[in-house]
Amino acid sequence: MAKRRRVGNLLALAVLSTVAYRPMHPYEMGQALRGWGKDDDMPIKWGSLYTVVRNLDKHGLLAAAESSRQGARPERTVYRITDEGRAELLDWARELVSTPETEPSRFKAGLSVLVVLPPDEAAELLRGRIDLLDAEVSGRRAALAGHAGTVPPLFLVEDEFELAMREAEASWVRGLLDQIDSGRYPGMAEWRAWHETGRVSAEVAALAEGTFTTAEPTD
Amino acid sequence: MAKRRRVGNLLALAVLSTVAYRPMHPYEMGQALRGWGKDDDMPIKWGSLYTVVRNLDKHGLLAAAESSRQGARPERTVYRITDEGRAELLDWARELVSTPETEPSRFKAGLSVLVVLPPDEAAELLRGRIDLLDAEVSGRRAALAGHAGTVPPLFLVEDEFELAMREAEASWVRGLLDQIDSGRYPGMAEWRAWHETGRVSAEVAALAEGTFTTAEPTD
DNA sequence: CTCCGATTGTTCGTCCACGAGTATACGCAC
DNA sequence: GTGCGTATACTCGTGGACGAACAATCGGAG
Repeated sequence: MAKRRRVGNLLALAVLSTVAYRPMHPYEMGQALRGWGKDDDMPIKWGSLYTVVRNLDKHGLLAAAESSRQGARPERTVYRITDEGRAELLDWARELVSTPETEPSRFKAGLSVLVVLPPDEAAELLRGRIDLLDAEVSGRRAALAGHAGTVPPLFLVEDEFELAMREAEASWVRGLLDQIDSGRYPGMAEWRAWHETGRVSAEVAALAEGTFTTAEPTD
Repeated sequence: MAKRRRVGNLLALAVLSTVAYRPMHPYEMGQALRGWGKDDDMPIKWGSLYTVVRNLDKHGLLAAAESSRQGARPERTVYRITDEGRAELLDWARELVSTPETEPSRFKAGLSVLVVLPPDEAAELLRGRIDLLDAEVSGRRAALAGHAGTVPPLFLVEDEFELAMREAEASWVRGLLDQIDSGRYPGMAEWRAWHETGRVSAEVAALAEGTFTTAEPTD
């Protein structure tokens, strides 16, 4: 599944959705996205925007509608969405909504090397993360509250989601931190010992080497 | 913040962490990562691996330790981590653990164009997503349970996190779906009307156009 | 003993993302 | 009116990610 999109960059989805509303030239699309707030979490990469538009054009998902020139300004090409483009937008939306996919996460990567940090430092850093998360959460919550009433909630549904995920993350990190602080986290002793003596127990060493392939009952 | 890493690809972090354990040649690193299970969520891109290793070498974070050739096989270069590399690993781990950063999410992108789908179809797709999420969650839970006891939990902490996030997502989607199904979701009427008549209310149209800059009380 | 598929190990070429650069026009201060 | 900061609008070059190809060896099956 997850059919190869002719233009894969997610920015293309945003472009399609703005141009679906009415024809625009690329810079205008950027403005629209910005005016929308779509760029709050992900500033618009102008370089990519033009590449993406060109590719959408090449694949027939957009078409040049008009190409005007004002004075000595660079030429502006206005694009409209094609039927194919509209179909792609719908299909893509369906896929994204219906199909979860594991995506790389920086924090996950960090956790996967957490062991290289001594436990006390790790705890300290996690505390810092929680503070930042809390701040972000209340910031987002305030922003959402500010928009509520003004804007139909459907336009903010992604922000609700983001907020929920941040809250969940904060809560999970709190749990982890709690276990570390209280020393209840299983394997704490080994972790600490490794950082104090520089040596790991034989069984962990064995694990690190070779056959980590833990008994998957290969029927 | 988020200092520009000399080698930014997260695969480099994984590479550093394997080579920190003992010197290896690139293919071996890949094997190690795989044997670990780090590739479950993100299959190793061999093309990138060699690029990343070369770049780490170029920037002095790895160094060629030995370059043997067995028979007519292609030359194998064994790399060891340098002090600078070790420092980078630590520093990077610190950053990743301590600093949350909003990352692009496919689902979020999907939500941001949810409005292009008629509400009933959206609900159907969300139901599908929930099923897939539930399946994934129980799969992951089983895998974790299988490893528990065999492997120190610290080695699985990222998987715990992933699991928690998936559960949170499922739960949030359930909430959304509930509101849509019951018609309680605010703006439902407009949403449905738009798809049935093809017209939006004047105020939404006004929002879509221009000054969406919702009254941020500028200081 | 030889054929074939899997495993070991690496290189190469292409595509694409995006930062930085370019160039004009507008508006406001003095 | 003239200087300069800022908005408009686009182009281009570089570097990096990764798919796909390549090449040798190994381990059975017949």
